[in-house]
Amino acid sequence: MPKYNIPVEAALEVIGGKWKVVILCHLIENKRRTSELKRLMPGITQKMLTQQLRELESDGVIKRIVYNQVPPKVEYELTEYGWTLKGALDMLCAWGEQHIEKTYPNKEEVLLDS
Amino acid sequence: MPKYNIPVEAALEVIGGKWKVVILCHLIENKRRTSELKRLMPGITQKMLTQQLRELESDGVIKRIVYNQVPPKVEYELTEYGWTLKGALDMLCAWGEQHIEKTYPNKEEVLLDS
DNA sequence: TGCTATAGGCACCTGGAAGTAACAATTGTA
DNA sequence: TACAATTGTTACTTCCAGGTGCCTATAGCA
Repeated sequence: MPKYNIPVEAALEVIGGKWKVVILCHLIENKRRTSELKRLMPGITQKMLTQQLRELESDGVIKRIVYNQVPPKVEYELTEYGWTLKGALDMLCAWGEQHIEKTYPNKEEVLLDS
Repeated sequence: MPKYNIPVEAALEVIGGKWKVVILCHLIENKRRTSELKRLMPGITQKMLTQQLRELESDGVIKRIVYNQVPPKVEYELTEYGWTLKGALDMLCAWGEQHIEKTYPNKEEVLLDS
């Protein structure tokens, strides 16, 4: 049984860490295959991706869909509960965008894909 | 010069880590003295508190107000720029609250202060 | 026969985030 | 004289999130 001093800690327990917010932002745009996520997040390793996806799944915010075919195909998408995070995630993304613009006026220099 | 694959990473660079979101949530409610923050966050150490406050300050989201008196008095409050985070932080806090209610129906068991 | 693509498991290791503990500085006060 | 209160610094240490590398299974194809 966890103990929180302030409710927001419960949110951080679910979406905290280096990768989960990024994963969820990608899943807001679209459901994604494992290999897609890896491509979208060049810095993540297979192990971390799997691990973070497992944790998000066991927290009930994403769902894993396995297609029985070879080579394997697995898709991840937000659950209904996961969609309740959309508001917070969207605002975080928007803030990140304008923070880049404010901090680096020519943002091409810091945005890798785009 | 940092490199981001997705804009939200810029937000995580500012409010990521174990403590910053919690600190900011407390500063949304009120400006706070150092000792108040320590009391509100029983788990944090003096060193981590100072360190996180310094980083938030150099990112321009909080401001440090020193009163020339002994013993020292220092207050921290959000800057105008820091207030642009309010939307995202509020939604995160709200999500945390309802996540606790959903996960632990009698939330008294997991909420320490309140 | 060997290579590809896909998703993932597992053992081990490391870097840096976070924690610990001691110290400084100043003034009032018991 | 010694301690309290407040904020902060510094050196040292610990620990685990995250990284590395190697392994599995399966079917198709050159």
